[in-house]
Amino acid sequence: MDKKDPLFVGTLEKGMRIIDLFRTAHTPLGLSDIARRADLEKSAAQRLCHTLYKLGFLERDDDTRRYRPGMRMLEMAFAYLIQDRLVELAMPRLIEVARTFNTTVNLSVLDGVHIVYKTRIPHARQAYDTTLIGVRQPALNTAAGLVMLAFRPPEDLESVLARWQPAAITPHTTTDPERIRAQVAAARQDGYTITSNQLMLQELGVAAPVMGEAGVAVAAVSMPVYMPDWSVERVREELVSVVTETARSVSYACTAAKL
Amino acid sequence: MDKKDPLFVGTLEKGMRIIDLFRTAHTPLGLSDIARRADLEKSAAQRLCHTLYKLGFLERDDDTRRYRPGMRMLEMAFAYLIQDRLVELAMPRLIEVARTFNTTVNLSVLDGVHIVYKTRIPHARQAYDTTLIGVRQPALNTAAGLVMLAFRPPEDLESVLARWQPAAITPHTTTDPERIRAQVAAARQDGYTITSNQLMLQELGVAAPVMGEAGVAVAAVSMPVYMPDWSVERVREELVSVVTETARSVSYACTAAKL
DNA sequence: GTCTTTTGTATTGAATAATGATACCTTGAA
DNA sequence: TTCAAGGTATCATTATTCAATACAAAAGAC
Repeated sequence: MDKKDPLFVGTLEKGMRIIDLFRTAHTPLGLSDIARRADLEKSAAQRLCHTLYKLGFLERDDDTRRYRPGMRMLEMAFAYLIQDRLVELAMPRLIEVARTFNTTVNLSVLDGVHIVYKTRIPHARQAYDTTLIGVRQPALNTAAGLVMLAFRPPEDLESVLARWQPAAITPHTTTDPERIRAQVAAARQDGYTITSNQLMLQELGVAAPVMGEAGVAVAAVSMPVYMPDWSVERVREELVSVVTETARSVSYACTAAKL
Repeated sequence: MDKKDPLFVGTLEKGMRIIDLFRTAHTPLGLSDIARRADLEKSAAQRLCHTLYKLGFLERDDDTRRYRPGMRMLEMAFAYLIQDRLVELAMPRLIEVARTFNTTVNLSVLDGVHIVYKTRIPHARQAYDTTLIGVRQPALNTAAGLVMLAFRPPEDLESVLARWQPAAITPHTTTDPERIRAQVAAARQDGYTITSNQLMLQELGVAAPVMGEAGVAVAAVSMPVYMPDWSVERVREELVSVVTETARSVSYACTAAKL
C-alpha cells in the first residue's frame, strides 16, 4: 500500500495487475484495453503481456490479437488447493452429501467484504459461473458470508458493514445494514441461515459455519437451491440439518487435525 | 526462451517462477529454500516474496515464516475458466453423467507432453490430489492423453514420444514406446482407450476424444475407476459407451458453437 | 472503396527501480 | 551457551525497465 516500501517490486505488481484484470473482464482483452484498465503505459503493457504470454499465463487469439487467461493460471489453483488442509478434509464429506441429497454443495471462506468459494460440488443444472471455484461474492448477500460473520467477533461484522457498498443486484437484494445485523443475530441463534433472491432471482441459499479452534468460524458449508422446486420452508425442513451436520463434521475433522 | 528478447520482463518472470515453485513443492517454503529452488539471490527472493505476499498471491505462516500459496492464486482459476467455452459447454454434460453413473468424470486437454485436467466432477472416494483441477500428468500414461493423440496428426504423437521421459511410477507403468504406439493405434480404431495401473495401482482409466473442427481431438472425457470393484471387462461393458457418448455430445456442442 | 482513427509492433536513450553484496537480527539445533 | 542457518534491513551501483516515438496494420467511418 505504501509506495515507499523498499522491498516492493513494482514491476511484478504491474504484471499481476494485468493477470488480475481477467477476474473482472470475462472476455479477451486487447493491448490498448489492458493498458487502459491496468493504468499502464502502452509500452509497459506490451512488455508485460508479452512476458506473461511467453510464460503461458496468457494466451493469445492470433486473429483478434487479444489476450486471454492461459493455462498456467489454472495450474495455480492446483498449487493452492494441494496445500489447503481445510478443503482436503472437507472434500470427501461434501462429495458424500452432494451425492446423497443430489444437490450442489459449496465450501467458502471469508476474505474482507467477500466470500470466496474454495470448493464446489456441482450437481444440478445451474449457471456456469456458479460452478466455478475462486469466485468472489459480497459476504453480506450470501448465506455463507452471513453465517460466518455470525460466528466471528462482532467487530468483524462491523468492519465488513463499514466497508460494504450495498448494491441491489436483484430487486430483493438486502441493502439495509439493520436487516443484515438482524439476520446475523438470528443466524447466531440458529446455527444456520437462509437467504433468498440475493444475487440471483429464484435462488435460495442455506449455510452453516465450519468452526475452527477458539470457537470462530473459518469457513462455511452452503447449498444453493432454486424456486419453485424449493421454498424457504422446504429448505428448512430438508436441508438445514444436512448443512449443519456437514459443517459440524468438517469442524470436528479440523480440530482433530489441529487446524 | 531467448534471453535477448527485448520485450521480455525478467523481473516478472522471476516472480512467476516463485509462484510456479508451489506447483511441485506441495508444502510451505522458507525464503532461503525459495531462493535456492528458483535460482535467485536471497535478496531478490526476499523482495519478490514480499511483493507477492502483499498482493495476496502468497500467504505466510508467521510462526515458521514460511510462504505458501495465497488465495489470489485460486481466484486465477476462475479468471481462466470463466473464459473457457469448452468447459462451459462440457460442464452440464459431465455433471449429468457423473450423477447418473455415480462415478468421477474428468475433462482434460493436451499440453506438451502432459495432459491438464480442466474439470473434474468428483464422485467416489479418491485421493485428494486426484480431485483437483489444474493437475498435470504425463500424457502417454493416461487414457485421456493416449486417446487425444490417437485423434491428432501422427507427428504430434512422435513429438511427444521424442520428448517423453518414461518413468515407472508403478510397476505396471508403460515405458516402452512401441507399446504406446500400439495402444494409440488401437485407440484410433476403437474410438476410446482403457489404461490400467499407470499412475496409481488399482486404477483403471477410460477415455474418449472430444473432437474439434478439422477432425482433431481438442480434449478428452475420462473416467477413473478402481479395482477390484471394476475390471477392464466391466469398464468395457459399462463405461465405454458412456464416455464415448459424452465425448461425442460435447464434440457436437463444440462444433455447434463453432469452437 | 478511400480516408481516418485506433490498435498493435519495434526501437532507443535516459533514469528509475531492481540488484546483490553486506551487515545485522532471529531462530533453533547442538 | 554457542554456532550455523535462515530471515531482515540498508545502500551504492548499474542493469532494466521506462516512456516517447515512429512505423505498420487493422478497424471504422463515410
